[in-house]
Amino acid sequence: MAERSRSLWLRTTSARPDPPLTVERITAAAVELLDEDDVGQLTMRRLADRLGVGTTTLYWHVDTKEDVIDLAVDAVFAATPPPPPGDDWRADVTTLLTERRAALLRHPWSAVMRRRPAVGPGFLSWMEFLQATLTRAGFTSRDVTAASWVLYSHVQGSAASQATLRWSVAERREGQLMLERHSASYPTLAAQRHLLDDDWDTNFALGLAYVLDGLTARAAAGAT
Amino acid sequence: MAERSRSLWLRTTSARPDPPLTVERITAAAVELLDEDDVGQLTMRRLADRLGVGTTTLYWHVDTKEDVIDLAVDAVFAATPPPPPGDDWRADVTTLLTERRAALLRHPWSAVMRRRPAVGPGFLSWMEFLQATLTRAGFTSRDVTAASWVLYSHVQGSAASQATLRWSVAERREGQLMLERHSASYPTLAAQRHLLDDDWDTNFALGLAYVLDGLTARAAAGAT
DNA sequence: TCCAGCAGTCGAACAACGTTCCGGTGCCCG
DNA sequence: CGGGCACCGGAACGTTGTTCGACTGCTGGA
Repeated sequence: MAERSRSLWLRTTSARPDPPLTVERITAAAVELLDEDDVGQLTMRRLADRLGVGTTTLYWHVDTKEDVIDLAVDAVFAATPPPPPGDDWRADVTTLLTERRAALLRHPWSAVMRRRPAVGPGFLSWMEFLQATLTRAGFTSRDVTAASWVLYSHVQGSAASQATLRWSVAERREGQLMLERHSASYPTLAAQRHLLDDDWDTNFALGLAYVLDGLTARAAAGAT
Repeated sequence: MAERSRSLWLRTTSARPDPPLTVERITAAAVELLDEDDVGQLTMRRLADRLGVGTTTLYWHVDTKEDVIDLAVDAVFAATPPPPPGDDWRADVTTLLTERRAALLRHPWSAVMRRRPAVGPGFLSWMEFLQATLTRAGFTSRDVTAASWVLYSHVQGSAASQATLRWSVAERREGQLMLERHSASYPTLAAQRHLLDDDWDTNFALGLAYVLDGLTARAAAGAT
């Protein structure tokens, strides 16, 4: 439709007016749409409109809406490719996790949408780099697996908690009030008054430090 | 309707035939229904049918379907109340996390449904016990917060990964084949061949050990 | 004794969603 | 030139969450 307004000679240069609809374009549009309203108001119709395409056309390239979500989630993984490995495994893991966290905070929905395995190429290459780094550092196979999962849960969970708790300031304030009203039941939580509104950057850094410290200590003490 | 078939005298004994519909009964039925098919085929109509009630009656007790999910998720928290504190903080934390994990594996959907803050009384009392234990152990307020979040992410994430990867054996086998076919791109993952089908019990125990070890070491080395 | 009012219930309906059916294009290759 | 194929899309179906307004039976005050 925007195409039709361009002058004819300009149009004749390429037989296809637009690049044909591909899975990549669908994925990109889905990410765009999910970024706009975090509520997850992703709709097949809205997605098609955004692409200037009929709704049912999507189903030629994609089997189901779940596929679109899986693609979008994996695209966020792929958006931050693993950095080149250095000589310090601890630094490598830290930057890998930090960049992953930044990507998750840029696309908060991808931290929450986790109902499916989501073992796409993006996730796999990310995991590959993580496990390769740990393996190169000399850890046992058992330690590598366990450590990679706890590290994965840490980034993912941290970003998810931060994202869900950030939503709706009104609800958060209400929750804080409710917490202080029931301070008899939750003395510790009410005392430190930082459960709902917290410094997530240092929370993340400290948690990461615990895991890495414990991992090295346990590996030094003797393998499993 | 089943009520109408009972003989009249039996009916007259109590004015109210059934205990009236309460939020508690709705919550219990929702948990039941979610336990049956993990897909999350929870429907307001199905829920009402299960309770022998018209569909729209639910909306007198509950504002929206999200409320029902929040209630169900929090009910799983409340189902495993915090054990009485002992003298070993490490053992306390371990049993708290282990029982939480068992509950999550009993109700796999509650590990996956995490789109909302879910700061209900069940979650709060669980968190309260965790942070109280860590505080009693002498950790800094900063360490308590960071540690409780990383521990929370660990249980939650471990159970979620285990649950999502357990679904659909066919898909998992396909994934394993795909992994080995692309072994050039993911040498480490393909080599240890345990990414998709793993021993989650020891993964969980090891990860927990890393965190607790690192936490104690860092606290001993001097507060933040 | 009556009757207003309220807690609780529900049938019918609405809008939106994911998805399928089937009919269309236009291009390529024989 | 003409059949087939990759690709597109309008219309429709069944299901979902939710709302509207009407109905019931109880309770308490006049």
